[in-house]
Amino acid sequence: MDQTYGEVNQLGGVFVNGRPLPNAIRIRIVELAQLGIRPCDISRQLRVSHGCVSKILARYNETGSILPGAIGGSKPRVTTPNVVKNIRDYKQGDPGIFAWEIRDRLLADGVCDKYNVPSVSSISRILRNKIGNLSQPGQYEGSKQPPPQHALSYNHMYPYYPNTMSPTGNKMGNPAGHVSISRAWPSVHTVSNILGIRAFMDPSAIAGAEGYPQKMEEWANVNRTAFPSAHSINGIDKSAIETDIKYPQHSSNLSSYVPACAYSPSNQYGVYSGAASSYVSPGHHWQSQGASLSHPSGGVTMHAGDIHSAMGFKHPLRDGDRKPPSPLSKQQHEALSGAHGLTLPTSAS
DNA sequence: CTCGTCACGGTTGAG
DNA sequence: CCCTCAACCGTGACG
Repeated sequence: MDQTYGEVNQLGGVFVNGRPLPNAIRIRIVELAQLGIRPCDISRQLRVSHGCVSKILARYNETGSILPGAIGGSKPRVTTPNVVKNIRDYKQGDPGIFAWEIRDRLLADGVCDKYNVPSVSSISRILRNKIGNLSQPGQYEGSKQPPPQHALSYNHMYPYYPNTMSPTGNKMGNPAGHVSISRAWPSVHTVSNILGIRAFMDPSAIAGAEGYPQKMEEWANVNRTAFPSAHSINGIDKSAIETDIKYPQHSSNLSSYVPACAYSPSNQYGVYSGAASSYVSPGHHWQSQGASLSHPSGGVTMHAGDIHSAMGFKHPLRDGDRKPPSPLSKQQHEALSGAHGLTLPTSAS
């Protein structure tokens, strides 16, 4: 698993089958799209399949988030201990109650909402398996009961403003609770800035883009030591960094990708120069690789943690009656700090 | 040529 | 622990 190397797609871009693209690339896709660049051009520029560009943009338009959905795991359990407890109570209060009645009551009593109410069959199963013996008030009782997942994760949406051009035009649209979007996107006003290597490209981000961090421990350490604030933001913790840190590519893999990124001076998007060669700084720990990266914001280096604040919804969870926001929950946390740097493969024409 | 869609082979992680 | 399985992934091809 750790040894999974990236594959190269038809456009020469590197990807890892089954894994999301790095956030930096996702961000760039959205940025370019907002600048009016056509998806087909974005696809070529970033060497990402047009299907993927289409999908990411569609998702962004739909949800306001660039982040990938939650991969793996099971759906949030609807049969939380609290739900089970309530079902038991209903059953005790009325042994003849039907499962569908229980379901209705769960909704009516606000124990569940329409998104997490158990199905009738689930309730039946609960009645059968967990409440069959009412004399045992049990294992699901109380105190150690975790909070309902949805209450936490569903509301933890991290909107992302690709740049200061927020849809509302209010670039400081986030309340004080969110940490400085301005810090996350320092004076990005010009096209060249936007298209250029971004300020969020910190050394670890570079590693992410060009050779994904070799060891998640290292990545974790970097995050912990260098970006402690990341953890205070939105309660993100270690899990928040796993998505991208596991992106299994190695810096040793660099050379195979860098040439593809060889940047053409004539390219309109080529705003950073000579960076490619510095990526392959030999014998250096990946952390140091980005140090030599030059970018237009004049040495402003953003930390991976900063991307947290850069992630935000265009509209805070405007889902409303849209589908349950589940696809972006914990995964968002995970993805947030995975701001890989991005080497823009600008040799495309 | 562009772009939406989907089968495919893959990874992930809760249960 | 290991397994299962349903979620998601990006690619590549089709229309």
